[in-house]
Amino acid sequence: MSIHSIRNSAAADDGDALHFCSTCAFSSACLSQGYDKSALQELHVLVEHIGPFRENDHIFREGDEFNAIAAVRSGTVKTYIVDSQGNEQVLGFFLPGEVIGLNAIHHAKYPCNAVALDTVMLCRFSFPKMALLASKMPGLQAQLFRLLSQDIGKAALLAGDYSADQRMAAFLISLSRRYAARGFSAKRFHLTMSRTEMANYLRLAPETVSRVLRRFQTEGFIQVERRELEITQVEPLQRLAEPVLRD
Amino acid sequence: MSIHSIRNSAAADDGDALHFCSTCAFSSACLSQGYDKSALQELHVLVEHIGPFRENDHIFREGDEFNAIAAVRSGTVKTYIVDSQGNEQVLGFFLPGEVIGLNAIHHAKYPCNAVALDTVMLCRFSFPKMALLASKMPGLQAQLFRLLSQDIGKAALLAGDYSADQRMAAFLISLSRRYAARGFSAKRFHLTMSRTEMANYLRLAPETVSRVLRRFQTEGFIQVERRELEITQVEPLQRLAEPVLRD
DNA sequence: CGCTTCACTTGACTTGTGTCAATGCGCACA
DNA sequence: TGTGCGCATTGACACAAGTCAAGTGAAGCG
Repeated sequence: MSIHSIRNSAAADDGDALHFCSTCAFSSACLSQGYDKSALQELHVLVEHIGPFRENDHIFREGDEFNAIAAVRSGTVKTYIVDSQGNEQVLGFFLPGEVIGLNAIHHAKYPCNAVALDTVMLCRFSFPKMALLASKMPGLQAQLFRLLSQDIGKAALLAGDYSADQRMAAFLISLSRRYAARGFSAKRFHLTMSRTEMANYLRLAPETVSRVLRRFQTEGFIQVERRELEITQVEPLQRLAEPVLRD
Repeated sequence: MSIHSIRNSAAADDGDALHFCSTCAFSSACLSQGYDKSALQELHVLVEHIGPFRENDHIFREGDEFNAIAAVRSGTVKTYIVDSQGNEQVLGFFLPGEVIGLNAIHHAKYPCNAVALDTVMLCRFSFPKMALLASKMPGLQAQLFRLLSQDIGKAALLAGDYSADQRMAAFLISLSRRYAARGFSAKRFHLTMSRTEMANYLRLAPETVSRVLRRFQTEGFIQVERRELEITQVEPLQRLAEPVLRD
């Protein structure tokens, strides 16, 4: 199953569509901007609820023809590329409410792979239809511009020459905030990715990730048991993360 | 002088506007997409030629209200942020034909500083007007989406955990290609930034930049004399750069 | 229930790159 | 034509993080 082969699991209950979509970035943006009902319904015409994707199912692959962006409804999506030596490079983790596929517009092909880390449900938005609709709805166009612009700055976490501690802290704080923004606990959450995937994303060796997490624990910042994580002292982590996140 | 205080140095010669703008990304895109003359003229209403900016003149500063994007007509623009410890972090160098300010849409404020490295001329595009026009011109909207999407992937050069040699090679190859795309020589060009600025951009120490350039020269890849650079062997540089640029 | 597997952890060692310090060198200015 | 300034170079050394290798432990399976 891919983003191309649509299985609209919510086809029968259009009434629910609005409800589900309140978890989608676009729909909520539109709702919050007070559109009239007809405009909202137009938007819903091009939304398709797809999934579930199971762990390790690919949502799209590098080189696939671009036709849609998608908002994560539930679960975690990892995007990555494979370099010429066959090494995986993790580009990002996408939590509920976040949008994948934005970097594919330019070349009209997905420039990376996207894979489900757990059970994933998506809202699929046909991009051609969406662009057409955006012409008629200035608010939607503006929201799309904002989303794209936002992602340009996102690479900061990877970019700077930060220490392993700073990277790790920034990653944890970022996850915490993003979960909190979606109504999940900011203090306790499940790490949906392996240590190796975290390391790969943060451009560190898995061993370093292991050591840093251990040190954070002995210093009392966090409590970590396999993939269950609790942040016990936000402040020192925030101090470490501050140069990376720049808030 | 800033991007806000417009000094339209081409106000008198509207006939020339078209000519100058053929060096702008948008205008050339529109031209190449075969728009009718009225659409083109609409676009030119919101273009303002501003400059010249002199070396070290700021074009905008972090926190300035966002109101326009700009295409570089001539010269080089450096964007950078200053972290809490006062260290400068170079985000990018923008050569003729490239667009600055795209990352400001999201927060409606410029998230970084932009400064001229030499004498710089710009095409300024009022973003509100441009967004409005994009609603009427699907091609322009699409071009804007593409530009934004393209920039999302650009951070790759900074992101991965590449060696100093790979970074340096990728930087030189990138400059070479970008100059070539604008009709300048791909083999010989002037480095408009200092070693320190290059180092800062590549997340290396200035000393490392110096050493790598020296090694490239003794190995016969390049000939470098202060800021004048000649690429004498592209292939080995391209091999080094390949994992970074992923072409 | 024991075996296998695989992710993770931990320790010992290596290394690329940063840091520090000294020197060189071109350029602006008096 | 000096003189000083700032950028660039070069060398010596330090250290953060990578690599290599061994060990642990939970989950899955026959």
